[in-house]
Amino acid sequence: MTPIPGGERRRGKVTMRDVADRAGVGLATVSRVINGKPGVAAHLAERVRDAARALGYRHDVTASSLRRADRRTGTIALVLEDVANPFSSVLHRAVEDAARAESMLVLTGSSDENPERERELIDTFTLRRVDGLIVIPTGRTDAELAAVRRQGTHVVCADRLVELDQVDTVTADNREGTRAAVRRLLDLGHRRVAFLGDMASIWTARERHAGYLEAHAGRRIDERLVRREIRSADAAECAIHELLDGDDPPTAVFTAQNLLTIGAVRALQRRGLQDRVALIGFDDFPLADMLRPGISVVAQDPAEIGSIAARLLLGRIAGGGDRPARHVVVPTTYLARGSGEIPPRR
Amino acid sequence: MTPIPGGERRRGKVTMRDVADRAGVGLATVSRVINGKPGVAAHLAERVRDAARALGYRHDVTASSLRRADRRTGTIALVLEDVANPFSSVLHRAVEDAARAESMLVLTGSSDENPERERELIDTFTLRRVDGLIVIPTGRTDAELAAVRRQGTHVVCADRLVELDQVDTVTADNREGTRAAVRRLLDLGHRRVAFLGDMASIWTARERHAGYLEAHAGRRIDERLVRREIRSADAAECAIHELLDGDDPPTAVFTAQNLLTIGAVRALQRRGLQDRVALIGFDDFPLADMLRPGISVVAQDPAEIGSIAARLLLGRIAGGGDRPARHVVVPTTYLARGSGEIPPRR
DNA sequence: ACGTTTCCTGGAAACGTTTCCGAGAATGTA
DNA sequence: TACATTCTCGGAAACGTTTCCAGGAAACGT
Repeated sequence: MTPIPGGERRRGKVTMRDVADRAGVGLATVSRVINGKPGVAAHLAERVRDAARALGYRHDVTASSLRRADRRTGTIALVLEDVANPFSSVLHRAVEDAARAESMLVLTGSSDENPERERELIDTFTLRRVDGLIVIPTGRTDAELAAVRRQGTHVVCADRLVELDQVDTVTADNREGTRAAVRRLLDLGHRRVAFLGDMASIWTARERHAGYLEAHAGRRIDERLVRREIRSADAAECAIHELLDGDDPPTAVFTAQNLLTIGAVRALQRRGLQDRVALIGFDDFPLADMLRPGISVVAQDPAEIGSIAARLLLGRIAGGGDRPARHVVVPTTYLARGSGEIPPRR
Repeated sequence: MTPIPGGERRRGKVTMRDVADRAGVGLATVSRVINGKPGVAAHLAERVRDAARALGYRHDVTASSLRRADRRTGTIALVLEDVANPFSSVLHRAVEDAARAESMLVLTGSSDENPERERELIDTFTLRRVDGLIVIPTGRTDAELAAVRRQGTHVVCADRLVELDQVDTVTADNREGTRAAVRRLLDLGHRRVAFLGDMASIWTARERHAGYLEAHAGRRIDERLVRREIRSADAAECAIHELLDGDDPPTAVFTAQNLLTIGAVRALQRRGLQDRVALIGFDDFPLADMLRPGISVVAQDPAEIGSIAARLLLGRIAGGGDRPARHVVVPTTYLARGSGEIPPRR
């Protein structure tokens, strides 16, 4: 129950008016000094700064953005799938760095791949009058995104393609990355390459599947080897067991997502087949190089994606918001670690 | 004078005044309806809601918090070490969930373990008038945190102990978790247990080291086995090599942090000693169970830490901000996976 | 019937800034 | 010296809300 010592007198209540009075100048002058605007005599500026320091003045960014002509709040928002998942959080970090460089702050939220939740987040963020929005869209919110754009807030989509006016998109080269990797397996002599994929509602999942098909150009694909709509490591593990238990099992597996790769590794290890069945995963994950064998992956560059998305957004905020939409594709890299180099068993 | 409000489609410019005019009521009434305050006739409320919908009115939270009596912005800030590291991002997610439950938003920033950067973030956040602050403190910012508290913003520290008036802290049980784990190694018969630790400026690093010492109660410790101030996986890898190259090398290793554990695993694997030298790490990491042998760890619960920190903060924001500081300790769990169960070589 | 209380309502005054504008002072030009 | 121009500065009007307050209508008690 002890009162806070010192400064309690007027808790964080010292305003520009107070500074002006103490410095013996007008309110407008204080504003100019604080904002570093030119056209105020050096000795006055000094007096103002002294007064501000003496009083412990703290500029109120909230109030300031209210009146400010451009209404900018110096905040951008980031709608991720889940701030805790590695892809999202690395992207987040890249965005933070780019934003900091222009002294902008970042608000974040996790949509959990749920369109309803994504809508809710977008709504909350725009109510706060953020200057811009970077979204990993669930894919069912095009209308909302268009509305946001129309309302004046800048939007950039990351990781997944969206085709909207004045909405930039930056994605990885999902299709080509997958095509090249599956092609490698075929070139190695594999004839039965299984595919494990995520929900087809997700753009990246569809692209990767398309890459798988393209790699087979001409050849027949046994549909029983293609498993989509798999949502977890456990489900992937089951799927692998089923595939291997079937007759004419695959000699190689392509897993189109992080967690699915891990499920596949687990299944193969359990059966002691990790050195017999080839495996390539999409998206790198920590420690992939330390498993036996090392897991070969098609690595994307989430930091690069985030960084480009941020730059596009900040560009729009700073300057032309009405430039046409741009679509940037970030290449993927194949990392050969062993599991993808296993030849077909003969 | 004013043009008819129906025709103008000004971009995001429709204000409460417009709604009031269209509904034919006063400004105050609109405010009451929007904020769901009681004491407005049902038919008027309906008219207001209709008008708002027709005009596409969007409530301006920024302006609203300016005048609002409690000056609350509905935002809390989170200063992490790095939003991209797993510990931070899992904690972040827990905070987000707790915040969302009270419809609060979360601003985040990464300090990179740099006090200057932490100060900068704290400063920026308080300028935005956030309602509260959760910080993983670098350990050199007590003065700033106290100042923030004095200025009226609520503060909770996570992961690392801080002793300040009215600042709650929630940490893992670093010392006891480490003590018990090292004790296990000793009980297994190990007599030379090495310790790899992070920068001693970090509270958790000091605590874990203290736990290591406590476990040895009575026994002599060979100081050459204790390596502190190690900051990266690479450095840890080097340290392990040096230890093993020395005469009288350790038969077991305790790594007091995530990255150091990974470095140690790498070093042991490279020498083919992963089944001869015991290893226990502090803090779990993904895939630890899939390595050969599985890596035993002292697991902390970052989600629980974040969740408790958020609840403490939200509690202070909602109610008594002047309750005395509370210090919550979250227990750790030992996960036996093999590497910690290797007996000393005889 | 009359005074009191209670309820609704809308005008106006904040909130802490930025920006507009006009008044002097200072400088430049003829 | 006179006049136009530029430069500084402060008062006052926004910004979009919430809250205070006072007035009128309706409900109540006697």
